[in-house]
Amino acid sequence: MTAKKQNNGSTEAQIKEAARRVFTSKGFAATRTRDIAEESGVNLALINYYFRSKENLYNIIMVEQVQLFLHSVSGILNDPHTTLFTKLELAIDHYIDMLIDNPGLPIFVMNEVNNNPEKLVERVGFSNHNAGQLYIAKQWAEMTFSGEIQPIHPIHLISNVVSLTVFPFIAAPLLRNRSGLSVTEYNELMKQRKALIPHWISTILTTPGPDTQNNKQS
Amino acid sequence: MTAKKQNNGSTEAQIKEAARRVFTSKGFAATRTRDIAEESGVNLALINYYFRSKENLYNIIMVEQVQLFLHSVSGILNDPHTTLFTKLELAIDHYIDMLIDNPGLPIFVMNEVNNNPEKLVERVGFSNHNAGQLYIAKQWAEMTFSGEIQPIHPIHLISNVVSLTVFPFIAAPLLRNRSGLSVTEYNELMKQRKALIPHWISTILTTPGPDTQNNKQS
DNA sequence: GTTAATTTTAATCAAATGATTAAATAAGTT
DNA sequence: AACTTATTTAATCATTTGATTAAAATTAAC
Repeated sequence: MTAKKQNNGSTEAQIKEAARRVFTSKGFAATRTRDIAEESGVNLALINYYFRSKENLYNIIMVEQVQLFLHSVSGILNDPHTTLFTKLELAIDHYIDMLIDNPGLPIFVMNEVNNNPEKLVERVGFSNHNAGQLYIAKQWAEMTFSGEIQPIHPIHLISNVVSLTVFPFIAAPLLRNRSGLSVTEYNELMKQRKALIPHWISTILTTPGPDTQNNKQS
Repeated sequence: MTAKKQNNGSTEAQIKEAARRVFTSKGFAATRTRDIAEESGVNLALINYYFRSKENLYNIIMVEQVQLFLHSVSGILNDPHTTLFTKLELAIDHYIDMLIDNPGLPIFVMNEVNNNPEKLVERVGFSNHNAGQLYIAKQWAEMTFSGEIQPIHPIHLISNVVSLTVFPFIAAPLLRNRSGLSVTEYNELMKQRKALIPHWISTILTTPGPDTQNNKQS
């Protein structure tokens, strides 16, 4: 809570960085503008002077954080020169590094996703980040057609990759508490997952599904 | 937001049920005691009359919800008469049904886990719900020793099962929006996962790990 | 160096909010 | 019915909180 990190930029940047820290850790409703003022070591009135309102400041931070969370791997997934599995490896590697650096990011974004889905869609440019138009989607379709990988509903595939990568960070405080692992030890396990998750996904994609016909594409 | 569900119990029960709905959907900080009064169709002062304070009421709700989320499958996982894979199937089946009925539960609990881990551990009886002492843990150890399943760090295994089961509900509003699926269609996919997740976990557990030695037990 | 514009500060405002109170109503007891 | 206890209500309180203001301090312009 005591920071006043000498954010060697302008006052505006100091406020914004402090706001990012406070908003992402406590959420909009629990954050007081006075918290941000204190965290940035700046007079309360300057928050309104530079950002007009708490809500406006929050929206700026929120959009940036959602972009960071959702769009940071689109380059990797859209590269025409790598295989599907290489893309998965690179994207998961990048994601786990980012999550170790920003452990509060997923829960922040997921709260926004759950509480204000409309606002989120409205304020964040989703247009060009349509999963179905990425190069990896084309590769997946071709590999499915050729029989290289088993058919699977794309929502299941995406859910699996994102779940296995992101959820352990959301549940980290609980899993650490139950297992007695330190932050460092837990993060080491997360780094192991950089290799494990692609392997597990590959295993899932190359092993025929269960007897029921549920895993057919619709 | 307009409910006043004629909760045919006492005023106290009406307030509690309304509080559960409001707290789980908006969280503690964003909830006004007046919201709860309106949602339960009851005079504002009765909240303090029956529950002393907003915080006290929240703690009651929170503990109940966390218990529901964390302890609802311990019976299944501790049954000495079922196999490990049967336990997985039953637990995941039960969980997915519960999550379809309570889609806001995971994000509520995960927020508490992330914001007040100490309070949560203090107020929720964790003592008897130590994963390592459940019957399923014994079975897992035996099957690993006998070579029936591949060695894997228990945190990875638990993470995988819970991630694959729970996260798609946390990300549901986003995934529905991106895919254009309705709530019903999306829930159908979730029901498919009752069979798919056990199958995927089984596949993971019976396929040798990647070349790196990361998946050895420590 | 003087003036104008920008930034910072302390004080203050109005609305929101959790909680309390005293009176009114309902329920229970004899 | 008479009396006591429990519940409900409208009004009110004291804080908190987002925002504003006017003056002071600093920086920029000429």
